[in-house]
Amino acid sequence: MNLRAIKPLNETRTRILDAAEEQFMQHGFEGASMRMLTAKAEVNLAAINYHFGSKDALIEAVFRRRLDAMNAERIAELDQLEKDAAGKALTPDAIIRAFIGASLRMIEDARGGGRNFIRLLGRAYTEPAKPIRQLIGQMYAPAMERFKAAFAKALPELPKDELVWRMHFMFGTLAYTLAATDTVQLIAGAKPEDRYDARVLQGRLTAFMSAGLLAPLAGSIHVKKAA
Amino acid sequence: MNLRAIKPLNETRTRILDAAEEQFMQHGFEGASMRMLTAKAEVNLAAINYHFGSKDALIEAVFRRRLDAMNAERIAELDQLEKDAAGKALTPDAIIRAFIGASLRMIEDARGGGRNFIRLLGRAYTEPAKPIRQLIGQMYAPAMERFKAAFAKALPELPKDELVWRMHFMFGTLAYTLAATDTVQLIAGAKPEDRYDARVLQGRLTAFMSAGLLAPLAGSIHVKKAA
DNA sequence: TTATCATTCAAACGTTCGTTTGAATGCCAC
DNA sequence: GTGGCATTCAAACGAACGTTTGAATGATAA
Repeated sequence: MNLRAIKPLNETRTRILDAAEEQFMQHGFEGASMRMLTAKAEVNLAAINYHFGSKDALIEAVFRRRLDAMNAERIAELDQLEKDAAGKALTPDAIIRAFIGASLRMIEDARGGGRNFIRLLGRAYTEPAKPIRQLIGQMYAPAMERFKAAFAKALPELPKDELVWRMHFMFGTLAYTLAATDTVQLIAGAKPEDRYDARVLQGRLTAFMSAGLLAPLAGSIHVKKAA
Repeated sequence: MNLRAIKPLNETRTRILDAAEEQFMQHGFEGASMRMLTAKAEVNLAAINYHFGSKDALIEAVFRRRLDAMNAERIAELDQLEKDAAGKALTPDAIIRAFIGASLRMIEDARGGGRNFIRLLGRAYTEPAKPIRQLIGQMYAPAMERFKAAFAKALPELPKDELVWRMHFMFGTLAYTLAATDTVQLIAGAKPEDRYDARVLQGRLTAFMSAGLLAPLAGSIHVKKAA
């Protein structure tokens, strides 16, 4: 019956994933123990190994649950933009918004745990463990290639290797901002209420990133024409 | 005698700190065990507790060895700039270069371990463990306040809270770039040989960050005048 | 009612963790 | 040479780790 299906099906799995998202974010992958995770999820200690096989597999499942969909969302948004543009070039601003939109939408989802995931993701970019890096790298790869092509088309005069660096910088800006929203507070003074307002954040991030992307080429590097 | 002083004085301490810098960077603070650290340093297992007291104290010592000096260097560089300017306003570019210079100089120090430290630092910004965050926060605080004042003076028309956000973004760009230089490779295509060339990196980072800092205010947020 | 099967549970597994201990070592002043 | 002292060493500590086990549980289908 589907009556049974709607309520407790996969309940334990979901509780574990939610707890893992939160605990991994708060304590790191090594710092959050199986006992902490299962206590938070209010399930038996053995449940993780039963449902996922191992702690590493759980980590992978935490990312798979959201990251693939998130990047597919990004690509779909970009596809839609290009369809609407009907062959005309997109503005860098629009491409940037298409990329960060998925992140910001998710960080507004405090109840569903999306916010936890976004912050966890920010941590994972600088994660030392190689399997995690590889996993994330391959989950991002299609979207990154797609956006690289879109930026290249929008900015034909920007050298390719320069574009790659600037995408790198943009991504760093986004990742750090999302990860650090309530961790390291190196610079005091931002209004706390703006912190999770995705609209405000979107405007600020887009302004900063697109200005950086369009920056004149540093003359001292190449003697080529400055844009 | 000073003959004795130059060679083995603090040798064990230094070997431990160097090994810790490298191992913490590669495996994280929890992932690098005392046995790994002491094996890498080729010292006895008990040496860490003897010389530093505990693993946590070692972590703190790793940061203290370089971070305070690094931020002092930043402030000194800014002081010098302002002295040379003799009351005239500094350009945002110059302030940015003063900030990132210390990082880039250190990342060129591959032999001395400075590069390891810089990457470790990039990781630490998103570190979940609270004591580490607090430690880093308080070590950065004076430099951050100093640079905030310098930027505010150079950009009097930029609202203060906007400046704080943009400093946040700039710092994220720098931190992520330094931390991720050989970890997550989300965007393929950058020339590997540029990766550790501080001059090239300085030009690229400064161009990106200063353009972002000077970006026009996002019109949708405030109805104030755009710069 | 009974057999089946996925799931949950308490308990224990062996391993590794950070830390402590007390003896051994080697250098220096006397 | 001898005593003092900082340092190094091998060994062990209890605690916590991820994982495994085999029995208990409870719903489903015959």
